[in-house]
Amino acid sequence: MNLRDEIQQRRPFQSREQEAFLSIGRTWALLDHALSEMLKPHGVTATQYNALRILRGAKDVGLSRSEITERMVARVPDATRLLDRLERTGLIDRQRDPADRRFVKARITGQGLALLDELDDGTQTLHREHLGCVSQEDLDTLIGLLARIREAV
Amino acid sequence: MNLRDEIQQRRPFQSREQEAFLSIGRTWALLDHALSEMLKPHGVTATQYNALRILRGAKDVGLSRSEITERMVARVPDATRLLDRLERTGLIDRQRDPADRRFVKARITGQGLALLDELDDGTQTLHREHLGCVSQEDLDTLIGLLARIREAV
DNA sequence: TGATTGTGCGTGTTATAACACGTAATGTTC
DNA sequence: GAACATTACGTGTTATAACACGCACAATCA
Repeated sequence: MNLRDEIQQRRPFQSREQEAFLSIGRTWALLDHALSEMLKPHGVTATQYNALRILRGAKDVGLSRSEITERMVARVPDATRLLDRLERTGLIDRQRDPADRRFVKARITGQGLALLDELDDGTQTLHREHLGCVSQEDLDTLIGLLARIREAV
Repeated sequence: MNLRDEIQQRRPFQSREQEAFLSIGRTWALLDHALSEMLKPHGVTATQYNALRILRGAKDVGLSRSEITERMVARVPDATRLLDRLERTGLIDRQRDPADRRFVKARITGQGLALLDELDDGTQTLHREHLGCVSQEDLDTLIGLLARIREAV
């Protein structure tokens, strides 16, 4: 089933570029939705999950608000309140950096780490479910092509 | 620059599947943001633009709310109010289907068509800017791989 | 050291997303 | 043909996204 049939569009795409553009969007919408559904019973959104994983990578050192936003998959213009929510649910804690009081360092809590551990299986299963049909070589090809697109700008 | 460096993650990805998953998300975030920025001066969002293009494809016949949602790139749980906004700005009009009064047929207006005409150049330029670095063969490969992923579920 | 610029974060506000529920029209079954 | 189910849309509400603005702290320079 190609994308044209899938979205029931009568006229063919204007170009392969356009078809690729929409293909990426539609594919991500599917994957993102599947991830959100998997996370929902655990009470976190895909954005929150992304931030938590970033903070797990930073260990005890913690990261500032701006460092986190730079590493997020999608642009987050309101990271302050995203971190507010994570702090309110006890998954992270925050503390002014004594060395430079402009920064607020966020660190993942034990509870946050426990949640991520609990979710790691589900995530891996999700990745396999959706991407398992693509060989490792093809995955490399896909990853490479997408990287080239991101560089293009 | 690979994705690992880009999001400054210390530890390598757990799997190629994970890297591909995140690559798709990050690439779409970039493309979607570029599209939104292009559209902003014209007063429409990417979602609204998507709906307008679907309605242009349907010509004078029009489409019902549910038919539109089925064809959207991303899932839209609140199409009623999306169409409200398009109607309020005069880009579409709506009318109860006399044959089956449960349906409300939306049709693109002359003003809506004019806006799309105005935007077609910008869209094409955008596609070329971001995807022009990829050969037609590679675009086919990319399109095919993404289609396989969408079928997988 | 006082003024100026830059950096990082928080807040106020509006618009949209997401979900649950309600209502109207049509189909179906006995 | 009356009750029930189904389909399609609308509405109420909460949460989040997006943007603009402002404040606190730090660095720089006169």
